[in-house]
Amino acid sequence: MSDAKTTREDEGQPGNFVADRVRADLAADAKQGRLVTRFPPEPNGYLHIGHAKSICLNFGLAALAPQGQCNLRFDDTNPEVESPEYVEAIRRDIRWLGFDWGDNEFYASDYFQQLYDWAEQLVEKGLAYVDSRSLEEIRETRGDFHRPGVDSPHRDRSVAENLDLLRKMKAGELPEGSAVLRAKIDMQSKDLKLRDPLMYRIKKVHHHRTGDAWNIYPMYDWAHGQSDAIEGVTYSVCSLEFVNHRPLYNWFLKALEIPNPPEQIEFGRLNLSYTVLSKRKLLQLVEEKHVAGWDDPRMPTVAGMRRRGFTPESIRAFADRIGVSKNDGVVDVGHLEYALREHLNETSPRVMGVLRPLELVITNWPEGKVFEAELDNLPGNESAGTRKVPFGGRVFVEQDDFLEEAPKKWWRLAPGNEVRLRGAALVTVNEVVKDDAGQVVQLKCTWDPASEGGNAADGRKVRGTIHWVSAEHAVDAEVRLYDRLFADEDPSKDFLDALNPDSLEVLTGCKLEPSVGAMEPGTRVQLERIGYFVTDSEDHQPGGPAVLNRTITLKDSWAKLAKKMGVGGK
RNA sequence: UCCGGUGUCGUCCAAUGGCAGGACAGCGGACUUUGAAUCCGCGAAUCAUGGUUCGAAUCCAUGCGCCGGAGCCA
Repeated sequence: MSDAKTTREDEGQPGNFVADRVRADLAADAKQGRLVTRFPPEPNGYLHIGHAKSICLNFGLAALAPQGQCNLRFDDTNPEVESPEYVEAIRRDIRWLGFDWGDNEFYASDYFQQLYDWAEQLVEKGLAYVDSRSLEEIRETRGDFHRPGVDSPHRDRSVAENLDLLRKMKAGELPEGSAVLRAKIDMQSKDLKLRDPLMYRIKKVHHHRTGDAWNIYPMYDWAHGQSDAIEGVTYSVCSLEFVNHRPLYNWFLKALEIPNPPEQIEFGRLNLSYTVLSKRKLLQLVEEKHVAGWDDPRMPTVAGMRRRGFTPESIRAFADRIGVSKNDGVVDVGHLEYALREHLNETSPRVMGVLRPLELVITNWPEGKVFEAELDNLPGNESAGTRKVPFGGRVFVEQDDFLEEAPKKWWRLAPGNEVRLRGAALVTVNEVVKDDAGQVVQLKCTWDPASEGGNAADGRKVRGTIHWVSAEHAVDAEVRLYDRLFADEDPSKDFLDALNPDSLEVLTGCKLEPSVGAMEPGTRVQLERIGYFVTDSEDHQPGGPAVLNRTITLKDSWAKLAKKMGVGGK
């Protein structure tokens, strides 16, 4: 809530080269007052953080003017790999991210007839022809980076013959693979995309929206720009790998004499360290069960991040902050984590929970006494109020918060070390109880009866403050500790080998503050001194089993210090 | 090797011929009933070479690096 942040958000207009261009066009009224963008997913996989960047960009651009509009268009031109399940998931994820496309939901398949009519037009103009050769022959005669292509023997078929053949393709009278429709451009072009690109291929495949109406389906290049044109899109924003397609994009629009054609603008798609963002790889992780599904909390999918406990705000802030450019860089995942912690810190109520319990008994605690500690729900934000947490003479503390031999600068539990149990009492360990194996199983302490609430009556300073949960009142929980899915900063090559073997640790018998047991699924909290958690959307039930997912740890400067000093402990 | 894109602190993004700036990360300190947050401070970059210019990250030339392109995928 600092002024600095407020200022940043007020300035919040996207400052990037695409927005600059849109603003310039707006100022010059270069687009007849129109401002239309679109987000065009293919429904063949779940949306991921890279898509989120694109969504933020496209909806953000549309928000640059009151008349701005961002369409959701499903690019469903390849029915073999697409399905309604993905359509649903995509809609859900965009909505969750906080964007609204209103009535502007479209499908490339809605335009199949228009596309086909246009194709016949191009044939009639002598700008397209049916090539009746095999895939192999077409590939071989396309040439390569060094050799020009060779004209197809069918390149100069008559308009009548082409039309007849195209209609036969459409009618399903020709077998798959026997013919394609090609744009007649230039087999000698240095730009391979312009060497008579394919417009239609025969696929006798059921489409999830058009059923069996079509035996031919348009290729991306033939469908995309024309779909943009039909929708009146002004800026067709796509990622860098499509730069090579722009001449073709423009060629089709020109050949069809589309007035005020859409304009393709490319930007660098997101790459994130310790993450893979390729649909193929994500699909493989799901299908081979390296993760539990598309919404596994370790996945960089929007669904996974949601289940992990991310907030839409943090994802949007991340997208704003990394900016948009034509550089093909790799954003350190630390940027994302920072945005996450930043928002969670402002919004997640604090509760206490002990992941690996160690019993602590206060030997001089009055028999039967229960003290109600009053703690801030959101320190620094009084409007969030306080809560009462019961404290008895027997509590659980974190095993990591006790060290029998305290290193330098260790302010937590150790024999003879006075420590504050947050909001409750000052205690000192007198006796360490071990089992036969030598494991510490209990700490016997005394407390300063004048320290109720956690402050010493004489004002002496106690540096260490630790969290606790009353044994008598604790709620048992399962806690899933998620970590990065990949151990390598760049997992792109052998990504399966790069999987982090410790990306999930499931803890049972964790002890939580009683209030957590009543929480609804999908509730975010901070477990003080540990990290941010969310009650699992599938497995947590209020009053039933408590299941928490760790969203992200708190920053841990002790761990850093300890590492530097070469000592153990948390 | 051909075509296209792109080179600015460790990372991401600005600077649109006029003081190279911000964020993240790092480091140091203050504060702290979360070793969190917050606050203060520090270090850190124009791919190279030549040219134009009073002045170049920016314009020109040459070279180099990285990314993409030869699917009936999107």
